[in-house]
Amino acid sequence: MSAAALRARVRAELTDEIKAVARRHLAIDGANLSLRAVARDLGMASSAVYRYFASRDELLTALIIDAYDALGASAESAEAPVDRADRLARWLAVCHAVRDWALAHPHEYTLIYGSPVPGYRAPRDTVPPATRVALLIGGILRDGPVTAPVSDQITGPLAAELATVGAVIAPGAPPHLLAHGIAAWIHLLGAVSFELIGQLDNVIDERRAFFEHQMRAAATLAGFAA
Amino acid sequence: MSAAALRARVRAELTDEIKAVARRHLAIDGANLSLRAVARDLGMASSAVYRYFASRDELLTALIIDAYDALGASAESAEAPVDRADRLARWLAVCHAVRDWALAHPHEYTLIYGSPVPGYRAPRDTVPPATRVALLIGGILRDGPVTAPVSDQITGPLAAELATVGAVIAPGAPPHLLAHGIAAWIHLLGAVSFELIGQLDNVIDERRAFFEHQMRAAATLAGFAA
DNA sequence: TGTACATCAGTGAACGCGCGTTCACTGATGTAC
DNA sequence: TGTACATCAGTGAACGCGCGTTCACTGATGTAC
Repeated sequence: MSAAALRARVRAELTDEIKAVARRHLAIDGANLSLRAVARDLGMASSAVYRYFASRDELLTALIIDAYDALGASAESAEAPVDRADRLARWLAVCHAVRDWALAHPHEYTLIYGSPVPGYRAPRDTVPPATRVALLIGGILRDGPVTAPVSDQITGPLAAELATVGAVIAPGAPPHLLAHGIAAWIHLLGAVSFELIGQLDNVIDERRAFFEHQMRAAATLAGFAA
Repeated sequence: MSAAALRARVRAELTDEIKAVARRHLAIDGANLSLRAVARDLGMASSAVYRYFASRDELLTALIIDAYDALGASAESAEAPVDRADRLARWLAVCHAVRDWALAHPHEYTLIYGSPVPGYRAPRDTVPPATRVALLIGGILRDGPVTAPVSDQITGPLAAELATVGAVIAPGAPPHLLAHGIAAWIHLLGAVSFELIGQLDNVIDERRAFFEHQMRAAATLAGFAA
């Protein structure tokens, strides 16, 4: 290994270490992460961090991208081995992967799906990693029958809009199934956030079973069970 | 009016004014509200605020209770005039009231249903106001048929737990309907949070129609449409 | 192989800021006699 | 009606803290000749 490459690797390793410590600090400060506290934990001067991240916001952005990628990777590798034809199983694999990851990394989940950080504006780099899980669900939708029961027709401007969105995500899917697909996605994130925030405390203890029951119901509406 | 009563009224008015200014500041600082900034806006010394609230956390608690109460009152007065027999309409009235209030008071909504504030622990006083909307939904559930289609039976520990919860909220309701009722409540909050956080940006513009479609679907599962 | 120079990670002091909370105080108003 | 006292809202200075960011610097390491 050349000297330059070695230096680059050391640099990359310390960058990772800073992010790792910062991730731990999310648990304490939430999104108003303190650069100085991170530097202190690493035993280095606070100014040294600026060799690695141009500002606090840039560090925050790196954490956000990593979180989206970790969540996306986790969902992808849970969904990939499932029989392509079993769309319900694929959907449930995604659901549990998202929930498990969120429970294992609550503060990172909050960073990406919690309340917006006051004063922080996410740059465009965060968009592609943010769409990974949604794309998985789009795939499940797309692999279904093109024609589906029209139990609840959607008409008017919403139908037109869904057609436009659908052309990208799941071409051929009828609007009401697409709507239920997006609704399922929203319900999934809502259920995970609800549990994480603690709203289920003193109400439901059988959380995994209750979660799965909800997600099965959402799947029925979206036609994943067919 | 006696002098003492007058003094009490002036005190109550200034207390309200402090809360009003603090509410405006939620938009800037989120939950890490600055007491000093609030005092500055009121043109008073920061120490003077301590005549009204013992600490920053106590002010925050007051804001939280007010927010729960305002949301609850708004949902209640939207649901009350609806024909008792039309459970779907009652449910949709609650849904739109919650959404409308959240869109009108996004930062207060975030305060109560957003990510937990790091370092803040809600006292018990916040619990009763927090349950007002849930109780409305419980009422809708309770007013339904005791026997209902058993499309998806729930068994095991979750069923037992739902029976316990159901005894309080909606006695007689079968476990799977109760589960769908809670799921509907979760979907409602999830959908509102999702829209508020901005996840719908560049995806769905017809938000009210899309929201209502979701809530109708949730109602079907919970048996509100029957 | 040896020397002069460039690179660059990391230091430590400093700037200017804001924060929550406490404390001794002023001064107006209301109460008791 | 007039005076002495109590109440209490509000002041302003201070304590002790933490923050993000900048800047001139040291010192080790790698490169070019």
